Formats: sequence, structure tokens, C-alpha cells
Amino acid sequence: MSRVIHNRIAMFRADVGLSRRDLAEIVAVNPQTIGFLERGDYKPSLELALAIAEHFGVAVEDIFAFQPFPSLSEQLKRGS
Amino acid sequence: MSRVIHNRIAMFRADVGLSRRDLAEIVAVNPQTIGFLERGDYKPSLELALAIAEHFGVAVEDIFAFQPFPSLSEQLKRGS
DNA sequence: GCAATTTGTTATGTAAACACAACAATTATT
DNA sequence: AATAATTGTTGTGTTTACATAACAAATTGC
Repeated sequence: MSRVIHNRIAMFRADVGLSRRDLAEIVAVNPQTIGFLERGDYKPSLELALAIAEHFGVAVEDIFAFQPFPSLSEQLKRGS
Repeated sequence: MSRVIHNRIAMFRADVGLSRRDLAEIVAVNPQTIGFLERGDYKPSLELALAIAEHFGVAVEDIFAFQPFPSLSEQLKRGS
């Protein structure tokens, strides 16, 4: 078991204008950790994933998934 | 950051009559690992949590949460 | 009853998540 | 242009998720 996990942390951060440092502080991890996650250098623990999803008010699957997320432009084509 | 994570793996397993061994095989981990998770001996990786949720066809938050899950009897009192 | 399956326990090893530090590169602000 | 803020990179150390094994206890099936 070692599947790639895609994430949209950077997108959700950009959406509300939040720096890595700020997000790191909110979920109580090292700022570097957020960078490592965004670049896919390593996968988050469930604990961290739950905390991040909780902060953005969405489900874990909205931020983390086995399947790659469609680009913004792709998403705008089909409604929603 | 080190919050307790509650889970309902055993419930979802029981619901469909699935042994730990079987679930372990499905999500490709050691059978002991499922036992460790159910007893709260350790928290799953996001990868494993996603795989388990995916198999049961529910959201990660339906199986794993920071807040304890209500008991079945508790749940039956208030509809749904 | 016995046998098989499921679950629980303990122990040891490894890989990877995360902490922390120090600094380079890039981008934004004035 | 200079300063500050954000992001990227590299390295070292600790903790813990998970693998594997071996076996005890409990449960289920015949």
C-alpha cells in the first residue's frame, strides 16, 4: 500500500489569502511541514489532514484524494 | 498537535460482516494493523484512512473524527 | 466435545512523518 | 532599490505508523 495522494492545500490557502506560516500555526505544525505537503514531498497524517479540512470547513476528500484534482479552468467549464 | 482520533472501523466492519483479516487484505495492510487501529493503539495514515473510507463508500469523517461517535442506541433516538 | 476462525497481546525492526535549524531564492511592499 | 515577507532547499534527529512473527484467548461452526 503506497498510493499517491494529491492535495489542494495551496488552492484553499490562496482562496482565503493565508500564508503557509499562518496555516502551520493554526494546525500547530512546523511551517516547513505545510510546504512539504503542498509539494507532495510527503503525505500528511490523518490527524493533520482532519485539522486542515476542519479549518477550511470542508471534507477531507475535498482537499486530499487518490485522484488528481481538476484544474480551476477545467472545473469552470462544467457548472459547479 | 496530538489529538485523539476516534473511529468506527469495527462498526462498519460488523455492518457488512467483514473480518479484520478481510479488511486488511482489501486495503493492503497487515491484519494486526486493523486491530491496532480499532483499539486506538495508533492512528492511521491519511492514505489508510482514505482507503478504508473508500471501501465502505463513505467520507473519512464518517469513520474518523476528533469527537467521539454517538452509540448506536444514542443514534436511534434522534432520527437518522 | 473438538476444530477452525477471529480477536487480543507482546516484541522487534524499518520507513516515513514531523520538528527544528539555517539559509537561498523569489515575490511583494514601500 | 531596499526591505520585508513568503516560499524553497538541505540536513539532522525523534517519534510513530506499519510489517512481521509467535502465541494466547475467545468465539463460531461442525
